[in-house]
Amino acid sequence: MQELEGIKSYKSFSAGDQILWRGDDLTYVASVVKGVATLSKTMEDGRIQMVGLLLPSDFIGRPDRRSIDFDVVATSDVTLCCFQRKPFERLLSTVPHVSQRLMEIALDELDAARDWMVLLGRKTAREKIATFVEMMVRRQHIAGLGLDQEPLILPLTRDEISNYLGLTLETVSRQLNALKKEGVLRFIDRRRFEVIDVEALHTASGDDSDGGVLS
Amino acid sequence: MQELEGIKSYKSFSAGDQILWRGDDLTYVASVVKGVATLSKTMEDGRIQMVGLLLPSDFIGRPDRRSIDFDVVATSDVTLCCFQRKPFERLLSTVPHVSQRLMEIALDELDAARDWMVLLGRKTAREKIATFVEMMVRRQHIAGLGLDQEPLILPLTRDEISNYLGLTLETVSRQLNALKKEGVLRFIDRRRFEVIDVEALHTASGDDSDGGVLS
DNA sequence: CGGAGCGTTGATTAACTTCAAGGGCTGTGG
DNA sequence: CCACAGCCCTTGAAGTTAATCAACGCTCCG
Repeated sequence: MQELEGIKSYKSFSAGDQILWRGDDLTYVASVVKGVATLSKTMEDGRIQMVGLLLPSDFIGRPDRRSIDFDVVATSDVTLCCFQRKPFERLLSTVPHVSQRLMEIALDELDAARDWMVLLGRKTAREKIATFVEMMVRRQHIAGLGLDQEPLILPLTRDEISNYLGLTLETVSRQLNALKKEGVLRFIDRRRFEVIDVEALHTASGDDSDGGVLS
Repeated sequence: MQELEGIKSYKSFSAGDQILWRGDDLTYVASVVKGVATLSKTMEDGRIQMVGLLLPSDFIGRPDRRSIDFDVVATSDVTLCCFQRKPFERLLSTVPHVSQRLMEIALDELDAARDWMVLLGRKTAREKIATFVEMMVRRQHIAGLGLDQEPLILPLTRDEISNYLGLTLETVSRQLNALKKEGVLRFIDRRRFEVIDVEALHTASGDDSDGGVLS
């Protein structure tokens, strides 16, 4: 692991910058240090579907793959910790533990993608929003954010959220406001919020039939 | 590779049999020899989303994972070529080439899952159906089927297709019949069909803005 | 003949999108 | 300091797509 130290460097991107274009050669692999980036696919007529969201600690890149088939865009100011591809692959072939870890990451992503398929294919707008908010809460708690009364963050605009959830931005806005009116969420401003009723949020996510109340 | 020969065995399942249950311990990894199996997730209230379709040559199982988070069901009579987990993992750690190949498989699945996310999140019912039919054509051509005037097969019922595409079975039926009425497809019976107008099918899939006519 | 399993078709409804207008920050320049 | 522009968000009304509800048809099989 310490060998990685020698070949790493940092790259920064401003909010809105495109980090990688679909089809780009992947000359480095990287991990997100700060900020939020999105993976998305655009259809020829302009319809967009986000296929991944990169928060700090997430990984970009794949061994033995020349290019990627989606765009990577910095949604906020982003700092990446980059490793040149060549030395990284050398490391990969000499230290078996690394390739095992990468396999785990790929399989985790696959599981996440399949859960998202259920959301996209079968959940209602309300369930999609609630699931998304729950995911934001979970990820930020893991990162040690939003603990005491500190507000949580929506790292995406309504428009970006709509592209993640397969909705329109108007529907996203309406559903977020519905959760607000019902007293499930409280908004400090457009991006910052708190969860008032954790259980109602979970029930709304559709991931549980009975609200999760077991004895 | 020849080492694998020593630890392999075959298992058969009848149409409708459940091959693996969500949460099952994975005591073996396997590859589909014959038949069709589905990977699917069921929500507590019964909504179903298929997250994968296994045709001959496809692989089940993942190294270093105890269990899976979806059901695997045989949709037709299925024969699997199975490898006991333990010896397989031993092989995996001694022959580096194998783990590399598994990584590739996982990354291919991830790419496929992301393409499916676009379909589920952004495509219309007509586009979903056309994309699905195109995929069936492609996969069967690769397998050497449906070449001269031999008909292609829909390996799933309308209901199963609807669960793959995030639609209802009625919508699947209507859209397939629409493509039939338009002269894009011809049906020999409920399962067997031919593509009359390949280009119209591709246009309907939404994967190309202008019908793919280049020069 | 009768039933089960699958598929089709029609009528109605519900959910979400689309279209349209306006509101509220935030930063900038007069 | 205020006016204004730009961006994002909200809200309402109308329009569409696909879901739902319901009935019926076909085919295989006992």
